[in-house]
Amino acid sequence: MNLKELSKHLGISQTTISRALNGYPEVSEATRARVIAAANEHGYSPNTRAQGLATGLSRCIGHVISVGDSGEMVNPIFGDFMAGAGETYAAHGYDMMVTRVGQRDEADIYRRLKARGAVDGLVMHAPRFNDTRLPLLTELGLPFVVHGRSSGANTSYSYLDVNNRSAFHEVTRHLTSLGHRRIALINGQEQLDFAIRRRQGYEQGMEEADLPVDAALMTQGEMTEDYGYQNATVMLDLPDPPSAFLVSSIICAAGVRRALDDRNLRPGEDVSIATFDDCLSYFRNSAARPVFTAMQSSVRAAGAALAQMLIDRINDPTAPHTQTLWEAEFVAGASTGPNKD
Amino acid sequence: MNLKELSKHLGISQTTISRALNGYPEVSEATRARVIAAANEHGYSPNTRAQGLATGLSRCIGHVISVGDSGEMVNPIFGDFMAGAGETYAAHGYDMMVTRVGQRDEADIYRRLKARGAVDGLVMHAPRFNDTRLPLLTELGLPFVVHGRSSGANTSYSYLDVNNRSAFHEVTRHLTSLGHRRIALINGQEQLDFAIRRRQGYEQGMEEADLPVDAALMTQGEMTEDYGYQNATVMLDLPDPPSAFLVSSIICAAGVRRALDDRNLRPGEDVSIATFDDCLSYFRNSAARPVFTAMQSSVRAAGAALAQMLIDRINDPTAPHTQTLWEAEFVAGASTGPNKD
DNA sequence: ACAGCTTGCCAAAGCGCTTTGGAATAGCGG
DNA sequence: CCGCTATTCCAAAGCGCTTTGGCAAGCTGT
Repeated sequence: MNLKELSKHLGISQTTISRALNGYPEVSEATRARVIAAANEHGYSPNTRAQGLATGLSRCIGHVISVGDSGEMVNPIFGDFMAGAGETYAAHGYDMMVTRVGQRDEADIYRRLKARGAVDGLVMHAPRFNDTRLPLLTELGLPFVVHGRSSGANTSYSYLDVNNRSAFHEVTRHLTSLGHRRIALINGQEQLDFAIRRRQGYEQGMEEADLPVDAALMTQGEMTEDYGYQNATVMLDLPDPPSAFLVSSIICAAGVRRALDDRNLRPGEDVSIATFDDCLSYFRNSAARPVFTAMQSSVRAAGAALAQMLIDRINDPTAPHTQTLWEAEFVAGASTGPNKD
Repeated sequence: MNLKELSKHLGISQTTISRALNGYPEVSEATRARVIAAANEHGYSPNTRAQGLATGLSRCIGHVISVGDSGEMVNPIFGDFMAGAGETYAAHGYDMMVTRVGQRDEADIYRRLKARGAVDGLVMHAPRFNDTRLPLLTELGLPFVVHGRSSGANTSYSYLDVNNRSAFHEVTRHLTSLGHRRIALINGQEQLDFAIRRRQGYEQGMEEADLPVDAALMTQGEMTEDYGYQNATVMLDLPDPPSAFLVSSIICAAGVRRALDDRNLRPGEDVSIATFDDCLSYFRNSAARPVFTAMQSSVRAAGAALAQMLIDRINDPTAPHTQTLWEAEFVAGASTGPNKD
């Protein structure tokens, strides 16, 4: 059933039907009701492509996920983010398109997305240090928002980020105040901006406690469970092992925990673990006494908020950029305790 | 830059440009080369919507994710599936659309997706017992493939599934052969078809070993880490606790493991854990000696294969349905051992 | 040299919608 | 009862592409 057929069926012009359905005022309420009823009855929904062609809009938001050494799409964080964003899109009648791309073809994909008119705007994920996508997207003139920030970028853009530096500063302080002196940092890939900031917060906290930053106690990598396990294992076998771990993701932290278990070390008693917690649906850390001491910030909420930011931007592309910084919340859990050395 | 402009610029008709770009034979190779060069130079890509309108195709695949009590999109399995599917789509020039929907509005969303012509086909996730979406999609005439199966459905459809029943049968046999008699089943939601089949496999294995099926040792629910932890905790506190756990997801299994740790029970020695393993990128279980004894099957590979099945179906909707059943592979890990009772 | 092909190109129609610019009807005061 | 403004509707153009049907050269074989 298309517009022409519906028009013939009702004996009303296509124009009027279109207007009735799109809420224009120049159609009587009686006619509008009749049109809507008929549309429902016949299951008529305007053809997306025709509508898009006529309006010049796609009503679709793009998410470009770079894979390669980092497999962002397979990161559980992505699912929670999309769940949040999807909710907002659905509420505003937007579709959500996900594109997978190798890092080499990134620029090409963005250009084509624009040239093809496939999306009205997009969300940029996992910004890197001095990310080249920022000037590219600005040049393309496609509305976009960034989940995170990119240090070194000199263009202005809209973003929502967690204050990673202050979060890691705060949690490092928590550990030093418990008497820990050897604190390991199990970080995300430091080509990614958030990981750089987290490291800075950690280093700041160590410095403030007059503690040295030991390269042997710092790693960066993709935040899988096994990555946490492997690195914690190596560090625990050092002649001078850490008494506390600061971890960038709860999934990693599970791996660190496993490394402790292997050695019969009890988290929070023998060795402490603190982590960043994105409040992943499948890894809740919110019991009366949370398993992990953590800095929490919901990535799902971030998804919802960023989607809204983007829609606002699409509706008014000339509005000043929005820059939002969320503070992560400290949550005391069972995985940290005083240093016993 | 659109077709008309490019045509004017080159002094060649729109027809010829379109044909040159789409690989039609009735254009000389010299002209084709000239057109392609100009298209690249000016960053011309045909407008998706116009192309779609003209061809009647969207070159887009839909994934409808039902949320509600079960939050499938936030399930890390989803990310791995999409990564696999996305690879195939990209290779064939398809876009990937993800739609989030509450279970109540499901039928409506599918109908609208069809009516709007938004997608050329779709992947159905998480089929339930006697799933009503099956007759709906068949009636709509939208090409689709199913990740899993739906018992009780009497229409024919294309699917790819893991043989969940045989997998759980086999792993149950493994546990009984190790002398376990009290084996707990930490299952997924049994409204979902795969969970039903897994239970059947488990029950079959128990029966074959002349072991009773104890309702107190069976749970179903969304397979979060905490769900595994909570239920294992309860069961371990029973007067007659299980000596082995059979778990439906490696994330759950991590929770079960945590419950053991809490009680200073060593997995594989004091209590055994076996699990289904979807080979999630962020939860590798593939060391020289895997952490968990498991039935493995890559959900990412399933995504890639299903995407291909769907594209084949779109290209020839009248072809007979494809029904593929993968056998999960048994992997001996460190988490199972003889019953010591 | 000419009919009969093939080759290489093009003009125009059409995909299903929105929107512009009118036109017809109704309502109103004078 | 007439002219004027609202109200309600419509025909047709246009969005950017693909595709149909056809035309003009350039070959071939006789």
